[in-house]
Amino acid sequence: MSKTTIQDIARVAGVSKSTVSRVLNGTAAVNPEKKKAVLEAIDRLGFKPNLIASSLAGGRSMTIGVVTQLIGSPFYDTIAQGVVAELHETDYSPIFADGQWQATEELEAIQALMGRRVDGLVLIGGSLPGDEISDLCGDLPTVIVARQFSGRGNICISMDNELGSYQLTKHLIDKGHRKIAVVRGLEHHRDATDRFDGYQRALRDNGIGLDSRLVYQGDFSAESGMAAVDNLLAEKVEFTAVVAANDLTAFGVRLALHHHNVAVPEQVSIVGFDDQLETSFTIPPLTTLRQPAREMGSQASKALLEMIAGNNFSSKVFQGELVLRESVAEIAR
Amino acid sequence: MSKTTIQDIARVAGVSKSTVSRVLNGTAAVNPEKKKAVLEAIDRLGFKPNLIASSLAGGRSMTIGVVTQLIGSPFYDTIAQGVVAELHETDYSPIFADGQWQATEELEAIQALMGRRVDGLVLIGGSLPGDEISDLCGDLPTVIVARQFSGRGNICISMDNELGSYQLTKHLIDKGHRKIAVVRGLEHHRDATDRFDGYQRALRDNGIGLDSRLVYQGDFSAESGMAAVDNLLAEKVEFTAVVAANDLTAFGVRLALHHHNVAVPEQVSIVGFDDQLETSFTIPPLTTLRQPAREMGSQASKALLEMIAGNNFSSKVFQGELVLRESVAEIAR
DNA sequence: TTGTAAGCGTTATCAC
DNA sequence: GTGATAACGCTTACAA
Repeated sequence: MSKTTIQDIARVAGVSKSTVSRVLNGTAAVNPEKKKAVLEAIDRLGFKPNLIASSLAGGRSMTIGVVTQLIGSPFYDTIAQGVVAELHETDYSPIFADGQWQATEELEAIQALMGRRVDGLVLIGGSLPGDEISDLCGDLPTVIVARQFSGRGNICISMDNELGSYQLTKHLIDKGHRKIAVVRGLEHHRDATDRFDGYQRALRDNGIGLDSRLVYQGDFSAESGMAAVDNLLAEKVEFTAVVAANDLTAFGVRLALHHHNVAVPEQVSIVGFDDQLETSFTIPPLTTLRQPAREMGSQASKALLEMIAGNNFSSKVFQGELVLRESVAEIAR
Repeated sequence: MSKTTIQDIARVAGVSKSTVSRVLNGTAAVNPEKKKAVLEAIDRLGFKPNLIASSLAGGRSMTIGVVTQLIGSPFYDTIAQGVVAELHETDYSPIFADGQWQATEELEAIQALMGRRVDGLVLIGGSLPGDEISDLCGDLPTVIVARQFSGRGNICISMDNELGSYQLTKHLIDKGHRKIAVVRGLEHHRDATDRFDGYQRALRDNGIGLDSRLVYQGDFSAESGMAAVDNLLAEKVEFTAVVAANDLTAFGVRLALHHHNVAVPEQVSIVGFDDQLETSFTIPPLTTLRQPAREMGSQASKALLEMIAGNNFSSKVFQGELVLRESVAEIAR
């Protein structure tokens, strides 16, 4: 197996370890002939450099730590994919650790990664306070995706959730809706509260009062969407549209409506949030707000690479894109 | 920052490096007092062992290489999650590399991982021939998930796709269907051909001839499901049910049917394959075959850990579970 | 341009 | 039990 070392190559090629290292890394000019000899030896012995050893010696691990929150949400998964894909073209490899949406786990994850001497860190989502992250990571290049905070010196790649939700709600209002129910996302989750804020601002801007009977506290699940509808219907509160916390919740809303025999969008319109893959194939296809998840992920990697290279990089807030499909109908005012 | 080394701890605690290492790893008994001193020093200096260094010295990296095929398919993603989740409780960290469903990329991915001296390898999907994998990995513990082959000495954690598809098709037949269309998955993809085989066997076992007008070559996408329906309808071939290559394809089938105003399941029944999350919230909820993706992933990690520990482990073939929902109707024979 | 040698931060093998 | 000391495989001054 690859028990061959740089030393073996050196011997076979009749040069020193240093020279081998030089041709390996292009660190310095090497006599063409020796270079050829080295290359041949490498090829012949099937030598693969030991990255562990070179990390120790070089002080860089060529590894990027990625801390995820394994909830299996397509949105976060897609971000992770973007991160990985972007890294794929580079010499860096991503190493994962999971935070499970719990501060203590997240802290452990970060520490485990730092123990491996990663050259940079990408935090996808998470719940650890910004300042704590700064303290923990010190001057280790770090970028935070899908979160936004004002903490000192943290680079965030995030989405304007408030605006997205505003646009969605505004769209419904423009179509003549006034009685707009909302299914909120997970309590205390920043994305959820931002989206709710957007919903409220849209109402306010259009002179529509907030009716608390129209707001349901969900948790981003499809089940919570179903429960919201069941509840609304049971309480006999009138509504002509619902703003779901995300696409999955919208799916639940839509199914519950189906069970109760209310037509979408003829009787009730629905909007989601995310634009996950399946969303264009629901019945009817769902109007939603596209989050550029993959792009956010790759942007995070790019940002990190820049930081590692010593360049500056500032936070970036993406804006979603309203995707109009068939789940919203115009109604008479 | 964590520039403190084992040496610093040794000095502060008034012992030698070796002793520090001993308390760190519990490699040997240590005088309680010294142990206490060491622990205190570690705590006070905020020392975190350098895993890179210990890997080099110890010969084990405590790292598991995971090669994925970044297609963003929920099925494969879920497997990866299972792998990661299972590893989470251990001292091993997963490091990723992507194969992009291309043999050359996959080979590079494996080599990159081996260069990092991973202690084991999990291959999720992929297209590299089994023998090549064996050659490449030598005696490095390796397990292959979501693939099945007879190659020498490879451990595979897989699914019985043929059987799953057989069950699905049989279910339709039991419900009185005879004209059953099928949308095949990606050409040459083993899962796809296995599923098609299952479909054929079910027909054969029940004395139904294979009608080539009823089979459409798809590619696991929703679009191919739509195209299949458009085609079937355009050609005016009669059918009362369709077996989709996977859930996503089923979504496409269902949407196209909707566009053509054919009722599901009243006029046409549909079955999918995977049981991805969204599947229980489609309209109507989709009857499908549940693949224990997450379980397969965690099983893979467990198997690998066993192998690393020097224990034996043999391949495992999971069977899917038929999930009956509302997309299949009984029809008069 | 090339070789020598001193690390990098651990673990492991010895004697004591 | 404990402490020197030699690996581990590579990078990188520093000389030559």
